[in-house]
Amino acid sequence: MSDMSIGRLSALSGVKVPTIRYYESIDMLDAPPRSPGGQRRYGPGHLERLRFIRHGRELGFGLDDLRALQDLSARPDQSCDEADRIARRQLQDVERRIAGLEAVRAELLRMVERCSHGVVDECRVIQTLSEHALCVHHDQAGQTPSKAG
Amino acid sequence: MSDMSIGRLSALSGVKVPTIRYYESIDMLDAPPRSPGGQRRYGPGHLERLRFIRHGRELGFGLDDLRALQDLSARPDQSCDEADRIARRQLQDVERRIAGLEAVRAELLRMVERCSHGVVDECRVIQTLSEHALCVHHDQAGQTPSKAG
DNA sequence: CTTGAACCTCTAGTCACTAGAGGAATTAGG
DNA sequence: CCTAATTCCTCTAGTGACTAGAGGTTCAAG
Ligand SMILES: [Zn+2]
Ligand SMILES: [Zn+2]
Ligand SMILES: [Zn+2]
Ligand SMILES: [Zn+2]
Repeated sequence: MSDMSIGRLSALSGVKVPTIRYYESIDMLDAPPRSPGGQRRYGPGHLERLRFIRHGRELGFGLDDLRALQDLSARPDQSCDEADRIARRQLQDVERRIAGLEAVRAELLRMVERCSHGVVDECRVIQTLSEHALCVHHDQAGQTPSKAG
Repeated sequence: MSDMSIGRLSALSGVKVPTIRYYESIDMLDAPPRSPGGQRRYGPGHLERLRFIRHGRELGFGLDDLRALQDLSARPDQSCDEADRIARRQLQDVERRIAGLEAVRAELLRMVERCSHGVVDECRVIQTLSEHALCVHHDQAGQTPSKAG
């Protein structure tokens, strides 16, 4: 259980090796003891914390929020108001992003469906992009383009 | 119409001044002629192109995609297959992100609703983050945490 | 001609990583 | 005990799409 290498910790936590080192560098994760040769040796506490972080990241929390939540979870007797506030804010943010993406989805659907698959000049995709007047009002989307992961 | 300053172009296009300069620096927007004193002077073509870019960004297209779409729109006689392919890929990406965010939303809702608003030790928010076992399987979300200006 | 707003270039920072160079430590097998 | 393969180390730089700020110049109105 104890004395895990970084590779083993990575396998058990689902967090990539360079990401673990990155977390240490920004003080998201305690620096572990080292082997005589200087390699990191982790214990079960590190694994637990990494899983906490990973789960939080999957839910879209920023690292600052996760730091705050982690600090709170270390003080079990305190009120959880702050934790709930952070979670509600995150929920609202997610809902806002979903709403934006739904609007975007609707417009992309219209573009793709109405395309006659002919030449560019008659292409609804290009037309829609060129003429903002053709589109329903949509302002903020969820940001971040294509690649992720 | 012609000989717009960058500030006027910004106001008419809805794209911020530093962003316009950034677009020029990465060759998304043609460098305009300059005034005797060296300031940028834009014409209506620049405005049109900026609006195209802005609309595309609102729909979540990456700048590379928009460059490709812009190149296509300059050749009206070509087949629009490529444009349609790009748009369909973007649609799929948006739908994938919506699905991820819906899963995240469901879990955040459960967290927030089941919190008893007591102390941290009993807080469902913290518990859920700590115990991945408590959660329905959710893998990829839409990425990008909180802030999006 | 003076003022103040808008403009210029350049560098660096954001967020959460990811990739790669160049080398050292560990582990398994023989 | 020796070797080879794998894993580990640090460090720097790059990603996408901007944003912020310093320090200076030009423009437009009065
Ligand atoms: Zn088409
Ligand atoms: Zn639109
Ligand atoms: Zn709570
Ligand atoms: Zn979960």
